[in-house]
Amino acid sequence: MSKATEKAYSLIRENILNGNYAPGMHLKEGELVTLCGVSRTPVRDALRQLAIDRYVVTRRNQGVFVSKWSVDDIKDIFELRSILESLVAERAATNITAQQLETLRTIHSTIQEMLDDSSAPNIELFLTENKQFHQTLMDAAQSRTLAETLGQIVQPPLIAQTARQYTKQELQQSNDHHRDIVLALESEDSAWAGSVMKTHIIAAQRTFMKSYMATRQSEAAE
Amino acid sequence: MSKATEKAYSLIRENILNGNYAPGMHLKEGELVTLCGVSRTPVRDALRQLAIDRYVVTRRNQGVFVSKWSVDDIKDIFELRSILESLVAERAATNITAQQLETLRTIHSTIQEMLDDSSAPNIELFLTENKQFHQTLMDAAQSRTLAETLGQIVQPPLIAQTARQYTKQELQQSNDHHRDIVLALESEDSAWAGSVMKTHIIAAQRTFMKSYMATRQSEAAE
DNA sequence: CATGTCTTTAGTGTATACAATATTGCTAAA
DNA sequence: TTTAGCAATATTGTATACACTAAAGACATG
Repeated sequence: MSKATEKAYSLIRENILNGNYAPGMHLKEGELVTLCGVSRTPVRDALRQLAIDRYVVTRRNQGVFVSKWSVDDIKDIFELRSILESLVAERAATNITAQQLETLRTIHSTIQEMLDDSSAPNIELFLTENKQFHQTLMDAAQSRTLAETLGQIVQPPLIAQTARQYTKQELQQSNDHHRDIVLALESEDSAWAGSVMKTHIIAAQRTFMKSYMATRQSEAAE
Repeated sequence: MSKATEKAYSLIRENILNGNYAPGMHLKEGELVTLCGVSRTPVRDALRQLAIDRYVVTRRNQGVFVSKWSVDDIKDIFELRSILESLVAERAATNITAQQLETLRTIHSTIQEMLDDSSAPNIELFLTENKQFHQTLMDAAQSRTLAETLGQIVQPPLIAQTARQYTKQELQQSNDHHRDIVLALESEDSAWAGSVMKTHIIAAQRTFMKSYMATRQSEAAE
């Protein structure tokens, strides 16, 4: 993406993520132009990219609208994610390098120290390191198709805006899974790695659903 | 997509599929404008869409290039496809309607009659009906995410430009799998349906690879 | 002759004017 | 009062001119 397009993309994305642009809302190109300070062309390019990344949907001659996600959609996404991330773990088990394994161990330690040290967990640190953990596995899996496919499933707003309500216990559970995954990879045991990863994603789903339903509940009560 | 964009999209896509635009080739917007008879804006929109559908890749400030596919890429695609299409079949087994089942039976019969009647099989008919078969299963599976994900994996040029070299025997084998899938769905047996589908896709992969490697061989010899 | 820099130029990135289309609100008739 | 049709307006779709970037070639210098 070029400069102006990138600027528009991140600004619009930001507004969707922080709830400023609610699901279903009609995003008009003219307004986005004044918001972003660029012309319609890069705004339109940005909207196309946001459509690819599932932040918005496009309707011909009507413009773009912020995506809505049903509970069924979310279940589907997590089901697919569990399958594909397991596949990633399985492939990583046979391909991973010593250096990549070391990276994973470091990430695990970093998160663990954060959990041990502070009473109030550092969620931002967790999100960054967690992302890096899964990215390293993706690299080890050596599949462009798998990477692109997973990228389009995981990226959407759903995941990004969440996880900020994790309890310390849930973060600890997540990091325990990471440790198990490292053990499985060290043993070059595909089945083990895949299985742990499946558990990992299903646990993430339960945590997500809990806070997500609570959020929807409180929104409905307003 | 709007009219002009659609026109540009299909024209460019056509040229990629029939080999007129070779893998790696630089597609210049100016040339495409004269080819399609529309302005740069819809041409650019079409190129974005072609990038989404994996026909081309975009490099910043350099333009778009026709996608290249390595043998490893193709293997990955088929592996993912086998997993996802199996999932589709499993879900269809629990959700499919009587009407959708009837549609599948009709498609199977149509292909079977074609195979029995003619000595030279009608590949175009097969492609159309086969696509409809998988689409009906997708509908029955009732998962938007799964549909979109599979759509982006299956659609690319690879599949489209192939299958035209299938032997009659291979077409018969494919249709036999369709019959088995219908039986599994009638029994509402998810595991069976998923398993047959996996077999079906793996068989398709072997057929594809055979003709694909032969094509590459003859190209290299030129 | 090789190499590094400058100039040229082809091509993408951006802005904006114009055209087509869809929505909205008003008016008139049943 | 309701509804059908029409007009006005807002918004997206398309074309094109201009700006910026990067690749290609000429030239000078080592």
